Amino acid sequence: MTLRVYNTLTRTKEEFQPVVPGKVGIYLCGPTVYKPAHIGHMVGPVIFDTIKRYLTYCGYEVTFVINITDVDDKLINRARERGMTVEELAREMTQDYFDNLELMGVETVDHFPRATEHIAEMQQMISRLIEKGYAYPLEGDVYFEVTKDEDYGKLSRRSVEEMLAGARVEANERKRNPADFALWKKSKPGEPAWDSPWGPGRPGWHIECSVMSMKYLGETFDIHGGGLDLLFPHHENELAQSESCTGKPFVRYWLHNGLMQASGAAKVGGAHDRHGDLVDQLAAQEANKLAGSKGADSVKGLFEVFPPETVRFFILSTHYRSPIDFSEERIAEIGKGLEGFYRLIETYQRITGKDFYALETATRRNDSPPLPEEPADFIAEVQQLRDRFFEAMDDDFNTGGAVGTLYELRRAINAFVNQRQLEGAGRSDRQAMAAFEAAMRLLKELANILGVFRRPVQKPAGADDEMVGRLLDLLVAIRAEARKAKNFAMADKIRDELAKLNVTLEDRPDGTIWRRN
RNA sequence: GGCGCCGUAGCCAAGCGGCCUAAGGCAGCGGAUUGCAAAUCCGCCAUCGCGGGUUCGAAUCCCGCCGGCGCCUCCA
Repeated sequence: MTLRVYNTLTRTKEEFQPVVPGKVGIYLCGPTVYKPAHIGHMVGPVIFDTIKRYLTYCGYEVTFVINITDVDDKLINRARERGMTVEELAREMTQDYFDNLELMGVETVDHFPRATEHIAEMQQMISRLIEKGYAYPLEGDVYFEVTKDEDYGKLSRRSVEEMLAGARVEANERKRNPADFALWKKSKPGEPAWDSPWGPGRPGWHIECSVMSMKYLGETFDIHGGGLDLLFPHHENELAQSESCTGKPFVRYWLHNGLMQASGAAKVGGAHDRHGDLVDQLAAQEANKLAGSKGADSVKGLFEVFPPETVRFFILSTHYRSPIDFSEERIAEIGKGLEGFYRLIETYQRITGKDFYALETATRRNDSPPLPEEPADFIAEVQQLRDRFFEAMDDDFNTGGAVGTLYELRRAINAFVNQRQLEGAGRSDRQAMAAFEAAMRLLKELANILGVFRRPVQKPAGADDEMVGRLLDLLVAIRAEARKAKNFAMADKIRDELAKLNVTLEDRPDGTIWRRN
Protein backbone atom coordinates (compact mmCIF):
# COMPACT_ATOMS: atom_id res chain seq x y z
CA MET A 1 0.00 0.00 0.00
CA THR A 2 1.46 3.31 -0.99
CA LEU A 3 0.71 6.75 0.30
CA ARG A 4 -0.16 9.34 -2.29
CA VAL A 5 -0.38 13.06 -1.69
CA TYR A 6 -1.61 15.95 -3.77
CA ASN A 7 1.24 18.34 -4.41
CA THR A 8 0.28 21.91 -5.20
CA LEU A 9 3.61 22.41 -6.93
CA THR A 10 2.86 19.79 -9.58
CA ARG A 11 -0.93 19.89 -9.26
CA THR A 12 -1.00 16.12 -9.21
CA LYS A 13 -1.15 13.31 -6.74
CA GLU A 14 2.28 11.84 -6.21
CA GLU A 15 3.60 8.86 -4.38
CA PHE A 16 4.97 10.03 -1.05
CA GLN A 17 8.73 9.61 -0.90
CA PRO A 18 10.51 11.38 1.97
CA VAL A 19 13.88 13.05 1.49
CA VAL A 20 15.46 10.88 4.16
CA PRO A 21 14.03 7.37 4.23
CA GLY A 22 11.99 6.76 7.34
CA LYS A 23 11.90 10.40 8.38
CA VAL A 24 9.48 13.18 7.59
CA GLY A 25 9.62 16.90 8.25
CA ILE A 26 6.43 18.95 8.27
CA TYR A 27 6.28 22.72 8.43
CA LEU A 28 2.97 24.49 8.84
CA CYS A 29 2.49 28.23 8.63
CA GLY A 30 1.12 29.28 11.97
CA PRO A 31 -0.71 32.34 13.18
CA THR A 32 0.17 35.96 13.56
CA VAL A 33 -0.59 36.31 17.22
CA TYR A 34 -2.38 39.63 17.38
CA LYS A 35 -5.93 38.54 18.24
CA PRO A 36 -7.64 35.49 19.74
CA ALA A 37 -7.69 32.46 17.47
CA HIS A 38 -10.84 31.86 15.46
CA ILE A 39 -12.08 28.56 14.15
CA GLY A 40 -10.25 29.00 10.86
CA HIS A 41 -6.91 28.99 12.66
CA MET A 42 -7.63 25.49 13.93
CA VAL A 43 -8.12 23.87 10.55
CA GLY A 44 -4.48 23.61 9.54
CA PRO A 45 -3.20 22.42 12.91
CA VAL A 46 -5.91 19.74 13.17
CA ILE A 47 -5.26 18.50 9.67
CA PHE A 48 -1.51 18.38 9.94
CA ASP A 49 -1.68 16.93 13.43
CA THR A 50 -3.72 14.13 11.90
CA ILE A 51 -1.26 13.78 9.05
CA LYS A 52 1.56 13.46 11.51
CA ARG A 53 -0.37 10.91 13.53
CA TYR A 54 -0.93 8.84 10.43
CA LEU A 55 2.64 9.09 9.17
CA THR A 56 3.88 8.13 12.62
CA TYR A 57 1.48 5.21 12.63
CA CYS A 58 2.89 4.18 9.27
CA GLY A 59 6.32 3.99 10.84
CA TYR A 60 7.87 7.34 9.99
CA GLU A 61 9.76 9.44 12.46
CA VAL A 62 8.08 12.80 12.01
CA THR A 63 9.18 16.29 13.03
CA PHE A 64 6.34 18.79 13.01
CA VAL A 65 6.91 22.53 13.20
CA ILE A 66 4.43 25.38 13.47
CA ASN A 67 5.79 28.90 13.53
CA ILE A 68 4.52 31.80 15.58
CA THR A 69 4.66 35.20 13.91
CA ASP A 70 5.15 37.56 16.79
CA VAL A 71 6.25 40.73 15.02
CA ASP A 72 4.19 42.32 12.33
CA ASP A 73 2.21 45.44 11.43
CA LYS A 74 -0.99 44.00 12.83
CA LEU A 75 0.67 43.27 16.13
CA ILE A 76 2.14 46.72 16.29
CA ASN A 77 -1.22 48.37 15.63
CA ARG A 78 -3.17 46.18 17.98
CA ALA A 79 -0.67 46.55 20.77
CA ARG A 80 -0.83 50.30 20.39
CA GLU A 81 -4.63 50.20 20.55
CA ARG A 82 -4.57 48.15 23.68
CA GLY A 83 -1.82 50.17 25.29
CA MET A 84 0.56 47.29 25.67
CA THR A 85 3.85 46.25 24.15
CA VAL A 86 4.05 44.02 21.11
CA GLU A 87 5.76 41.47 23.27
CA GLU A 88 2.96 41.44 25.84
CA LEU A 89 0.30 41.14 23.19
CA ALA A 90 2.16 38.33 21.46
CA ARG A 91 2.60 36.45 24.69
CA GLU A 92 -1.10 36.69 25.52
CA MET A 93 -2.30 35.62 22.11
CA THR A 94 0.25 32.85 21.79
CA GLN A 95 -1.07 31.42 25.03
CA ASP A 96 -4.60 31.65 23.67
CA TYR A 97 -3.48 29.78 20.57
CA PHE A 98 -1.78 27.07 22.60
CA ASP A 99 -4.82 26.66 24.84
CA ASN A 100 -7.03 26.15 21.83
CA LEU A 101 -4.65 23.70 20.22
CA GLU A 102 -4.62 21.65 23.37
CA LEU A 103 -8.39 21.57 23.52
CA MET A 104 -8.53 20.52 19.89
CA GLY A 105 -6.22 17.61 20.59
CA VAL A 106 -3.34 19.02 18.57
CA GLU A 107 -0.51 17.57 20.57
CA THR A 108 2.04 16.32 18.07
CA VAL A 109 3.83 19.59 17.36
CA ASP A 110 7.54 19.37 18.11
CA HIS A 111 8.57 23.00 17.73
CA PHE A 112 6.82 26.34 17.83
CA PRO A 113 9.61 28.68 16.71
CA ARG A 114 8.99 32.39 17.14
CA ALA A 115 10.03 34.90 14.55
CA THR A 116 11.60 37.24 17.10
CA GLU A 117 13.89 34.48 18.27
CA HIS A 118 15.39 34.02 14.82
CA ILE A 119 16.26 37.55 13.80
CA ALA A 120 19.98 36.84 13.53
CA GLU A 121 19.44 33.87 11.25
CA MET A 122 17.11 35.90 9.08
CA GLN A 123 19.73 38.60 8.73
CA GLN A 124 22.28 36.00 7.71
CA MET A 125 19.97 34.67 5.05
CA ILE A 126 19.23 38.15 3.76
CA SER A 127 22.96 38.89 3.57
CA ARG A 128 23.49 35.74 1.59
CA LEU A 129 20.74 36.68 -0.82
CA ILE A 130 22.34 40.08 -1.33
CA GLU A 131 25.74 38.49 -1.90
CA LYS A 132 24.28 36.14 -4.43
CA GLY A 133 22.66 39.03 -6.24
CA TYR A 134 19.06 38.09 -5.56
CA ALA A 135 18.37 40.95 -3.22
CA TYR A 136 19.21 44.61 -2.92
CA PRO A 137 19.11 47.11 -0.07
CA LEU A 138 17.15 50.28 -0.61
CA GLU A 139 17.04 53.10 1.88
CA GLY A 140 16.98 50.88 4.91
CA ASP A 141 14.79 48.21 3.34
CA VAL A 142 15.97 45.10 1.58
CA TYR A 143 14.05 43.64 -1.34
CA PHE A 144 14.10 40.35 -3.14
CA GLU A 145 14.35 40.89 -6.86
CA VAL A 146 11.89 38.52 -8.48
CA THR A 147 13.26 38.85 -11.99
CA LYS A 148 16.55 37.36 -10.82
CA ASP A 149 14.79 34.15 -9.95
CA GLU A 150 14.34 32.18 -13.15
CA ASP A 151 11.37 30.13 -12.07
CA TYR A 152 9.64 32.67 -9.87
CA GLY A 153 5.92 31.97 -9.87
CA LYS A 154 6.14 28.22 -10.36
CA LEU A 155 4.14 27.36 -7.26
CA SER A 156 1.16 29.61 -7.84
CA ARG A 157 1.59 29.44 -11.61
CA ARG A 158 1.95 33.10 -12.24
CA SER A 159 4.48 34.79 -14.42
CA VAL A 160 6.30 37.94 -13.51
CA GLU A 161 4.98 39.51 -16.71
CA GLU A 162 1.41 38.90 -15.65
CA MET A 163 2.06 40.43 -12.31
CA LEU A 164 3.62 43.43 -13.93
CA ALA A 165 0.60 43.81 -16.16
CA GLY A 166 -1.82 43.64 -13.28
CA ALA A 167 0.30 45.52 -10.80
CA ARG A 168 -1.29 48.28 -8.84
CA VAL A 169 0.44 51.46 -7.96
CA GLU A 170 3.02 50.66 -5.37
CA ALA A 171 3.75 52.78 -2.38
CA ASN A 172 7.42 52.41 -2.97
CA GLU A 173 8.16 53.12 -6.59
CA ARG A 174 11.86 52.88 -6.12
CA LYS A 175 11.69 49.12 -6.11
CA ARG A 176 13.31 47.72 -9.23
CA ASN A 177 10.20 45.72 -9.93
CA PRO A 178 6.75 46.20 -8.45
CA ALA A 179 6.63 42.51 -7.59
CA ASP A 180 9.81 42.68 -5.52
CA PHE A 181 9.01 41.92 -1.92
CA ALA A 182 10.56 43.02 1.34
CA LEU A 183 13.04 40.86 3.17
CA TRP A 184 13.82 43.56 5.68
CA LYS A 185 11.78 46.62 6.55
CA LYS A 186 13.11 49.81 7.97
CA SER A 187 11.36 50.62 11.22
CA LYS A 188 9.60 53.83 11.99
CA PRO A 189 10.20 55.51 15.32
CA GLY A 190 8.48 53.70 18.16
CA GLU A 191 8.22 50.40 16.31
CA PRO A 192 10.00 47.27 17.41
CA ALA A 193 13.41 47.27 15.77
CA TRP A 194 16.55 45.22 15.54
CA ASP A 195 19.95 46.48 14.49
CA SER A 196 21.07 45.25 11.14
CA PRO A 197 23.65 45.94 8.44
CA TRP A 198 20.91 47.95 6.71
CA GLY A 199 19.90 49.95 9.72
CA PRO A 200 17.29 49.38 12.42
CA GLY A 201 14.28 47.44 11.22
CA ARG A 202 12.37 44.20 11.31
CA PRO A 203 12.07 41.19 9.03
CA GLY A 204 9.62 40.93 6.17
CA TRP A 205 6.82 38.44 6.43
CA HIS A 206 8.15 35.57 4.33
CA ILE A 207 11.71 35.33 5.51
CA GLU A 208 10.89 33.88 8.92
CA CYS A 209 9.30 30.79 7.43
CA SER A 210 12.27 30.13 5.17
CA VAL A 211 14.70 30.47 8.02
CA MET A 212 12.80 28.55 10.64
CA SER A 213 11.65 25.71 8.42
CA MET A 214 15.17 25.07 7.14
CA LYS A 215 16.64 25.42 10.60
CA TYR A 216 14.47 22.69 12.06
CA LEU A 217 13.91 20.49 9.03
CA GLY A 218 16.85 20.99 6.70
CA GLU A 219 17.35 22.88 3.45
CA THR A 220 15.15 20.43 1.61
CA PHE A 221 12.29 19.01 3.58
CA ASP A 222 9.20 16.96 2.93
CA ILE A 223 5.91 18.66 3.62
CA HIS A 224 5.03 22.31 3.74
CA GLY A 225 1.47 23.06 4.73
CA GLY A 226 -0.77 26.05 5.02
CA GLY A 227 -4.07 27.51 4.02
CA LEU A 228 -4.80 27.96 0.35
CA ASP A 229 -4.81 31.69 0.93
CA LEU A 230 -1.09 31.57 1.62
CA LEU A 231 -0.22 30.09 -1.73
CA PHE A 232 0.41 33.54 -3.09
CA PRO A 233 2.30 35.56 -2.25
CA HIS A 234 3.55 33.99 0.95
CA HIS A 235 4.55 30.52 -0.17
CA GLU A 236 5.66 31.65 -3.57
CA ASN A 237 8.05 34.12 -2.01
CA GLU A 238 9.20 31.69 0.62
CA LEU A 239 10.02 29.22 -2.10
CA ALA A 240 11.80 31.80 -4.25
CA GLN A 241 14.04 33.15 -1.53
CA SER A 242 14.83 29.73 -0.09
CA GLU A 243 15.85 28.10 -3.33
CA SER A 244 17.72 31.18 -4.45
CA CYS A 245 19.64 31.08 -1.22
CA THR A 246 20.51 27.40 -1.05
CA GLY A 247 20.38 26.42 -4.69
CA LYS A 248 18.50 23.33 -3.59
CA PRO A 249 14.87 22.31 -3.84
CA PHE A 250 13.09 23.77 -0.82
CA VAL A 251 10.11 21.51 -0.33
CA ARG A 252 9.05 18.17 -1.77
CA TYR A 253 5.32 18.37 -1.23
CA TRP A 254 3.26 21.50 -0.83
CA LEU A 255 -0.05 20.71 0.84
CA HIS A 256 -2.71 23.36 1.00
CA ASN A 257 -5.87 23.08 3.00
CA GLY A 258 -9.19 24.63 2.03
CA LEU A 259 -10.49 27.52 4.02
CA MET A 260 -13.26 27.63 6.56
CA GLN A 261 -16.12 29.65 5.20
CA ALA A 262 -19.20 31.08 6.78
CA SER A 263 -22.12 29.34 5.09
CA GLY A 264 -20.72 29.60 1.62
CA ALA A 265 -20.50 33.35 1.79
CA ALA A 266 -17.04 34.38 2.71
CA LYS A 267 -14.22 32.77 4.56
CA VAL A 268 -14.26 33.22 8.27
CA GLY A 269 -12.35 36.16 9.60
CA GLY A 270 -11.17 37.30 6.22
CA ALA A 271 -11.26 40.61 4.47
CA HIS A 272 -13.87 41.13 1.83
CA ASP A 273 -13.15 41.24 -1.83
CA ARG A 274 -12.39 44.48 -3.46
CA HIS A 275 -14.05 43.63 -6.75
CA GLY A 276 -17.49 42.95 -5.39
CA ASP A 277 -19.91 45.77 -5.04
CA LEU A 278 -21.14 47.13 -1.77
CA VAL A 279 -24.24 44.99 -1.67
CA ASP A 280 -22.18 41.83 -2.00
CA GLN A 281 -19.89 42.95 0.71
CA LEU A 282 -22.73 43.64 3.08
CA ALA A 283 -24.30 40.31 2.29
CA ALA A 284 -21.04 38.57 2.97
CA GLN A 285 -20.59 40.42 6.21
CA GLU A 286 -24.09 39.56 7.27
CA ALA A 287 -23.53 35.92 6.48
CA ASN A 288 -20.33 36.02 8.42
CA LYS A 289 -22.10 37.44 11.41
CA LEU A 290 -24.93 34.96 11.30
CA ALA A 291 -23.02 31.81 10.68
CA GLY A 292 -19.96 32.82 12.55
CA SER A 293 -21.65 34.05 15.64
CA LYS A 294 -19.50 31.83 17.79
CA GLY A 295 -16.50 30.35 16.07
CA ALA A 296 -15.69 33.08 13.63
CA ASP A 297 -14.99 35.39 16.48
CA SER A 298 -12.96 33.16 18.69
CA VAL A 299 -12.65 29.46 19.21
CA LYS A 300 -13.09 29.95 22.90
CA GLY A 301 -16.63 31.17 22.34
CA LEU A 302 -17.33 28.17 20.17
CA PHE A 303 -16.08 25.77 22.82
CA GLU A 304 -18.61 27.16 25.25
CA VAL A 305 -21.27 25.63 23.05
CA PHE A 306 -19.61 22.59 21.48
CA PRO A 307 -17.04 20.14 22.78
CA PRO A 308 -13.70 20.64 21.01
CA GLU A 309 -13.74 17.04 19.89
CA THR A 310 -16.91 17.69 17.93
CA VAL A 311 -15.21 20.58 16.20
CA ARG A 312 -12.23 18.39 15.41
CA PHE A 313 -14.48 15.69 13.99
CA PHE A 314 -16.25 18.34 11.97
CA ILE A 315 -12.99 19.48 10.42
CA LEU A 316 -11.94 15.92 9.64
CA SER A 317 -15.28 14.94 8.15
CA THR A 318 -14.44 16.60 4.88
CA HIS A 319 -11.38 16.39 2.71
CA TYR A 320 -8.67 18.82 3.80
CA ARG A 321 -8.39 20.46 0.40
CA SER A 322 -12.08 21.35 0.23
CA PRO A 323 -13.44 24.49 1.75
CA ILE A 324 -15.65 23.85 4.78
CA ASP A 325 -18.81 25.75 5.45
CA PHE A 326 -18.91 26.66 9.06
CA SER A 327 -22.24 26.70 10.83
CA GLU A 328 -23.41 25.81 14.25
CA GLU A 329 -26.12 23.60 12.77
CA ARG A 330 -23.50 21.57 10.96
CA ILE A 331 -21.41 21.12 14.07
CA ALA A 332 -24.48 20.16 16.09
CA GLU A 333 -25.22 17.53 13.46
CA ILE A 334 -21.72 16.13 13.76
CA GLY A 335 -22.22 16.07 17.52
CA LYS A 336 -25.26 13.87 17.11
CA GLY A 337 -23.26 11.51 14.98
CA LEU A 338 -20.60 11.30 17.65
CA GLU A 339 -23.03 10.44 20.39
CA GLY A 340 -23.47 7.00 18.92
CA PHE A 341 -19.76 6.37 19.42
CA TYR A 342 -19.89 7.51 23.00
CA ARG A 343 -22.81 5.17 23.67
CA LEU A 344 -20.95 2.28 22.16
CA ILE A 345 -17.98 3.12 24.35
CA GLU A 346 -20.26 3.17 27.39
CA THR A 347 -21.73 -0.13 26.34
CA TYR A 348 -18.23 -1.53 26.12
CA GLN A 349 -17.38 -0.32 29.58
CA ARG A 350 -20.59 -1.73 31.01
CA ILE A 351 -20.03 -5.10 29.44
CA THR A 352 -16.35 -5.52 30.14
CA GLY A 353 -15.92 -3.32 33.18
CA LYS A 354 -12.84 -1.88 31.47
CA ASP A 355 -11.97 1.73 30.85
CA PHE A 356 -12.00 2.28 27.08
CA TYR A 357 -9.98 5.44 27.35
CA ALA A 358 -7.22 3.69 29.23
CA LEU A 359 -6.86 0.91 26.67
CA GLU A 360 -3.36 0.54 25.33
CA THR A 361 -3.42 0.41 21.57
CA ALA A 362 -0.75 0.12 18.94
CA THR A 363 0.76 3.43 17.87
CA ARG A 364 2.48 1.86 14.88
CA ARG A 365 0.79 -0.17 12.25
CA ASN A 366 3.40 -2.90 12.51
CA ASP A 367 2.64 -3.30 16.19
CA SER A 368 -1.05 -3.73 15.59
CA PRO A 369 -2.06 -7.05 17.12
CA PRO A 370 -3.69 -9.60 14.84
CA LEU A 371 -7.43 -9.98 15.17
CA PRO A 372 -8.81 -13.26 16.52
CA GLU A 373 -9.80 -15.86 13.94
CA GLU A 374 -13.37 -16.35 15.06
CA PRO A 375 -16.16 -15.65 14.44
CA ALA A 376 -15.01 -15.52 10.88
CA ASP A 377 -17.78 -13.41 9.37
CA PHE A 378 -17.56 -10.65 11.97
CA ILE A 379 -13.79 -10.60 11.89
CA ALA A 380 -13.77 -10.48 8.12
CA GLU A 381 -16.01 -7.45 8.19
CA VAL A 382 -13.88 -5.71 10.77
CA GLN A 383 -10.75 -6.48 8.81
CA GLN A 384 -12.25 -5.11 5.66
CA LEU A 385 -13.21 -1.90 7.39
CA ARG A 386 -9.71 -1.53 8.73
CA ASP A 387 -8.31 -1.93 5.22
CA ARG A 388 -10.73 0.64 3.86
CA PHE A 389 -9.73 3.06 6.58
CA PHE A 390 -6.10 2.80 5.49
CA GLU A 391 -7.01 2.98 1.83
CA ALA A 392 -8.73 6.27 2.48
CA MET A 393 -5.85 7.68 4.51
CA ASP A 394 -3.33 6.54 1.93
CA ASP A 395 -5.24 8.46 -0.70
CA ASP A 396 -4.09 11.96 0.13
CA PHE A 397 -5.21 11.72 3.75
CA ASN A 398 -8.87 11.29 2.92
CA THR A 399 -10.12 11.71 6.46
CA GLY A 400 -13.72 12.04 5.27
CA GLY A 401 -13.61 8.56 3.84
CA ALA A 402 -11.82 7.27 6.92
CA VAL A 403 -14.50 8.71 9.17
CA GLY A 404 -17.08 6.87 7.10
CA THR A 405 -15.43 3.53 7.83
CA LEU A 406 -15.37 4.38 11.52
CA TYR A 407 -19.15 4.76 11.42
CA GLU A 408 -19.43 1.44 9.66
CA LEU A 409 -17.22 -0.18 12.24
CA ARG A 410 -19.49 1.18 14.94
CA ARG A 411 -22.51 -0.27 13.21
CA ALA A 412 -20.85 -3.66 12.79
CA ILE A 413 -19.87 -3.83 16.43
CA ASN A 414 -23.31 -2.81 17.64
CA ALA A 415 -24.88 -5.44 15.43
CA PHE A 416 -22.51 -8.03 16.84
CA VAL A 417 -23.30 -7.04 20.42
CA ASN A 418 -27.00 -7.41 19.65
CA GLN A 419 -26.67 -10.65 17.81
CA ARG A 420 -24.53 -12.30 20.50
CA GLN A 421 -26.47 -10.67 23.32
CA LEU A 422 -23.28 -9.49 24.92
CA GLU A 423 -25.23 -7.25 27.24
CA GLY A 424 -27.02 -10.29 28.60
CA ALA A 425 -26.44 -14.00 28.52
CA GLY A 426 -23.84 -13.79 25.79
CA ARG A 427 -21.34 -12.27 28.16
CA SER A 428 -20.11 -15.72 29.07
CA ASP A 429 -19.29 -16.47 25.44
CA ARG A 430 -15.54 -16.05 25.59
CA GLN A 431 -15.01 -16.22 21.88
CA ALA A 432 -17.58 -13.52 21.20
CA MET A 433 -16.22 -11.38 24.00
CA ALA A 434 -12.68 -11.68 22.65
CA ALA A 435 -13.85 -10.63 19.20
CA PHE A 436 -15.80 -7.73 20.65
CA GLU A 437 -12.84 -6.51 22.63
CA ALA A 438 -10.51 -6.81 19.68
CA ALA A 439 -12.88 -4.81 17.52
CA MET A 440 -13.14 -2.12 20.16
CA ARG A 441 -9.39 -1.97 20.49
CA LEU A 442 -9.17 -1.51 16.74
CA LEU A 443 -11.75 1.25 16.91
CA LYS A 444 -9.58 3.02 19.44
CA GLU A 445 -6.45 2.44 17.42
CA LEU A 446 -8.02 3.99 14.32
CA ALA A 447 -9.67 6.80 16.25
CA ASN A 448 -6.27 7.66 17.69
CA ILE A 449 -5.00 8.33 14.21
CA LEU A 450 -7.72 10.92 13.80
CA GLY A 451 -7.08 12.16 17.32
CA VAL A 452 -10.56 11.45 18.64
CA PHE A 453 -12.05 9.40 21.49
CA ARG A 454 -8.89 9.81 23.46
CA ARG A 455 -10.56 10.79 26.69
CA PRO A 456 -14.11 11.08 27.99
CA VAL A 457 -16.00 14.09 26.76
CA GLN A 458 -16.42 16.56 29.53
CA LYS A 459 -19.92 16.66 30.87
CA PRO A 460 -21.32 19.99 31.90
CA ALA A 461 -19.77 20.29 35.32
CA GLY A 462 -21.52 21.40 38.47
CA ALA A 463 -20.81 21.29 42.16
CA ASP A 464 -23.93 19.21 42.73
CA ASP A 465 -22.97 16.51 40.28
CA GLU A 466 -22.32 13.80 42.82
CA MET A 467 -25.57 14.47 44.61
CA VAL A 468 -27.47 14.58 41.33
CA GLY A 469 -26.03 11.22 40.42
CA ARG A 470 -27.09 9.68 43.69
CA LEU A 471 -30.59 11.07 43.42
CA LEU A 472 -30.92 9.73 39.91
CA ASP A 473 -29.74 6.32 41.05
CA LEU A 474 -32.38 6.47 43.74
CA LEU A 475 -35.14 7.35 41.31
CA VAL A 476 -34.05 4.57 39.01
CA ALA A 477 -34.16 2.12 41.90
CA ILE A 478 -37.63 3.23 42.93
CA ARG A 479 -38.79 2.99 39.34
CA ALA A 480 -37.36 -0.52 39.08
CA GLU A 481 -39.55 -1.56 41.96
CA ALA A 482 -42.56 0.00 40.33
CA ARG A 483 -41.84 -1.86 37.11
CA LYS A 484 -41.42 -5.08 39.00
CA ALA A 485 -44.85 -4.53 40.48
CA LYS A 486 -46.14 -3.74 36.98
CA ASN A 487 -46.94 -0.25 38.09
CA PHE A 488 -46.09 1.15 34.67
CA ALA A 489 -48.00 4.35 35.23
CA MET A 490 -45.59 5.28 37.99
CA ALA A 491 -42.57 4.01 36.07
CA ASP A 492 -43.51 6.05 33.03
CA LYS A 493 -44.20 9.11 35.08
CA ILE A 494 -40.72 9.01 36.56
CA ARG A 495 -39.21 8.57 33.12
CA ASP A 496 -41.31 11.31 31.54
CA GLU A 497 -40.61 13.78 34.28
CA LEU A 498 -36.89 13.07 34.09
CA ALA A 499 -37.06 13.56 30.33
CA LYS A 500 -38.33 17.05 30.97
CA LEU A 501 -35.17 17.63 32.99
CA ASN A 502 -33.07 16.39 30.08
CA VAL A 503 -32.36 13.05 31.63
CA THR A 504 -32.93 10.04 29.41
CA LEU A 505 -33.53 6.58 30.85
CA GLU A 506 -32.67 3.43 28.96
CA ASP A 507 -33.98 0.08 30.16
CA ARG A 508 -31.28 -2.28 29.00
CA PRO A 509 -31.11 -6.06 29.35
CA ASP A 510 -29.00 -5.86 32.47
CA GLY A 511 -30.48 -2.81 34.09
CA THR A 512 -31.50 0.78 33.61
CA ILE A 513 -29.03 3.51 32.83
CA TRP A 514 -29.56 7.23 32.88
CA ARG A 515 -27.94 9.88 30.75
CA ARG A 516 -27.93 13.63 31.02
CA ASN A 517 -28.32 15.28 27.66
C1' G B 1 -9.57 41.60 -15.95
C1' G B 2 -5.63 37.43 -14.80
C1' C B 3 -4.83 32.57 -12.32
C1' G B 4 -7.39 28.58 -9.95
C1' C B 5 -11.18 25.56 -7.43
C1' C B 6 -16.01 23.56 -6.89
C1' G B 7 -21.41 21.82 -8.34
C1' U B 8 -23.10 13.96 -5.98
C1' A B 9 -30.05 12.38 -2.26
C1' G B 10 -34.00 17.37 2.00
C1' C B 11 -28.96 18.86 4.26
C1' C B 12 -23.49 17.50 4.88
C1' A B 13 -20.19 14.32 2.35
C1' A B 14 -16.71 10.00 0.06
C1' G B 15 -15.74 8.80 -4.87
C1' C B 16 -9.82 10.45 -9.19
C1' G B 17 -12.14 5.53 -16.22
C1' G B 18 -14.91 -0.68 -15.08
C1' C B 19 -15.43 -3.43 -7.72
C1' C B 20 -20.87 2.68 -8.72
C1' U B 21 -27.93 -0.15 -10.68
C1' A B 22 -22.65 5.80 -6.13
C1' A B 23 -19.57 4.91 1.08
C1' G B 24 -20.88 7.28 5.50
C1' G B 25 -23.49 10.99 8.64
C1' C B 26 -27.93 14.11 9.90
C1' A B 27 -33.19 14.32 8.95
C1' G B 28 -37.45 11.20 7.30
C1' C B 29 -40.27 6.58 6.51
C1' G B 30 -41.22 1.11 7.48
C1' G B 31 -39.84 -3.17 10.53
C1' A B 32 -37.29 -6.06 14.69
C1' U B 33 -36.57 -5.37 19.89
C1' U B 34 -39.27 -3.09 24.40
C1' G B 35 -44.86 -3.42 29.13
C1' C B 36 -44.43 1.41 26.57
C1' A B 37 -40.11 4.11 25.59
C1' A B 38 -34.84 5.00 24.97
C1' A B 39 -30.76 2.85 22.70
C1' U B 40 -29.43 -0.61 18.96
C1' C B 41 -30.14 -3.44 14.60
C1' C B 42 -32.54 -4.49 9.63
C1' G B 43 -34.75 -2.17 5.32
C1' C B 44 -36.26 2.18 2.18
C1' C B 45 -34.65 7.08 0.47
C1' A B 46 -29.54 9.99 -5.55
C1' U B 47 -28.08 7.99 -12.12
C1' C B 48 -24.00 12.23 -10.00
C1' G B 49 -25.59 21.14 -12.36
C1' C B 50 -27.02 21.26 -17.95
C1' G B 51 -25.59 20.09 -23.17
C1' G B 52 -22.20 17.89 -26.41
C1' G B 53 -17.81 14.70 -27.16
C1' U B 54 -13.78 10.79 -26.26
C1' U B 55 -14.05 5.48 -24.86
C1' C B 56 -16.01 -1.26 -25.41
C1' G B 57 -17.20 1.47 -20.78
C1' A B 58 -17.62 8.17 -17.40
C1' A B 59 -19.98 10.90 -11.43
C1' U B 60 -14.86 10.13 -12.81
C1' C B 61 -11.35 12.49 -19.19
C1' C B 62 -12.25 16.79 -23.07
C1' C B 63 -15.28 21.16 -24.89
C1' G B 64 -19.27 24.64 -24.10
C1' C B 65 -23.02 26.75 -20.95
C1' C B 66 -25.25 27.83 -16.14
C1' G B 67 -24.39 28.43 -10.89
C1' G B 68 -21.08 29.04 -6.45
C1' C B 69 -16.22 30.21 -4.45
C1' G B 70 -10.88 31.43 -3.71
C1' C B 71 -6.27 34.09 -4.80
C1' C B 72 -4.19 38.36 -7.38
C1' U B 73 -3.92 43.40 -0.33
C1' C B 74 1.44 40.57 5.48
C1' C B 75 -6.10 36.62 6.05
C1' A B 76 -4.66 29.98 8.54
